[in-house]
Amino acid sequence: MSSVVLTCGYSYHTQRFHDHYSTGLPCYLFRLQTEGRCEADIAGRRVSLEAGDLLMLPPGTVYGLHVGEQNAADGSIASGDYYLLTVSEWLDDWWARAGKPLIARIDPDEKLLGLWRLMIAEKRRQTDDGGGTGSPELIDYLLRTLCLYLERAVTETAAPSAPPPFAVLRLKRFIEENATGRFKIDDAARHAGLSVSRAVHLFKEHVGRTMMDYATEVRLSAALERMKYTSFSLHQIAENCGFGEYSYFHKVFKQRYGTPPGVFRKRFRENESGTNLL
DNA sequence: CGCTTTTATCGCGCCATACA
DNA sequence: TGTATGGCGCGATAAAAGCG
Repeated sequence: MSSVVLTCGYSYHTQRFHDHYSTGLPCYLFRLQTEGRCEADIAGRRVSLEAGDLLMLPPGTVYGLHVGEQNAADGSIASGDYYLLTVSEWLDDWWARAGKPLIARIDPDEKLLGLWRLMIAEKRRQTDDGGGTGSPELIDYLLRTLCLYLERAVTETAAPSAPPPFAVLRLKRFIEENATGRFKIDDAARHAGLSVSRAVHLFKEHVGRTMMDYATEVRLSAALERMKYTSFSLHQIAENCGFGEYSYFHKVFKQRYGTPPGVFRKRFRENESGTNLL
């Protein structure tokens, strides 16, 4: 196992703070701004960081951090961030695999932050207990997971031209996770911190379809899998895929695919390849 | 101008019912 | 018992109006 997480944690500054690697970083640095704002010098360029801004810097990068040089409108200083310094052979490969941006704007969602906190907790076990209970193997896997998760967050957010607001990404994710359960527009909007009308409007504007339409697609794809590969009745499938009732599932299925669900299932079982049935 | 509230329309989801 | 389909009330949606 060749990953070494040198240090990681969450820091929050309310006073001026400076950090500098004028001869270049000795390791990889990941830093996600979650609150407030600050400024950074990256390879000689000054950038302003606010919530959602992610730094991914390889060893050797000349780097400096400045908190409090540009205060908020009311003169207060606040900056919160998750950070991680590490060296790893796997990371070298990962970094070389495809061009990684040094700085990117991502949605700092709870799952990502949870992953980061997990890493922090595991690292603390390792150092506090004198290397006792912390598992280097677990840290190694957590590091890989975190990197891949960050990579996905970056590509998902890097939309052409105008990236959708975080709130829209949250709505989308909420729908993907909850469409097969009891799902209400109101819940999704609340989860994203928006009013229902605002959520509906923003979603349509950036995704190009209504939230319910998107949820229906998620439900239908889940239902198709169950119809193909399980023996659940269509009633059961309708229920556990988020269609409240079979009649509604039937209506949507037939409208979308032109054939009732039972007929589709029969055809699929007769022709196991299952291709071009719809 | 960005956002919320209001309002009118539309479609989801529940019920009834038929059929095999 | 499992599947197919129609009717209908209320929630979801979009457009308009209101508001700081």
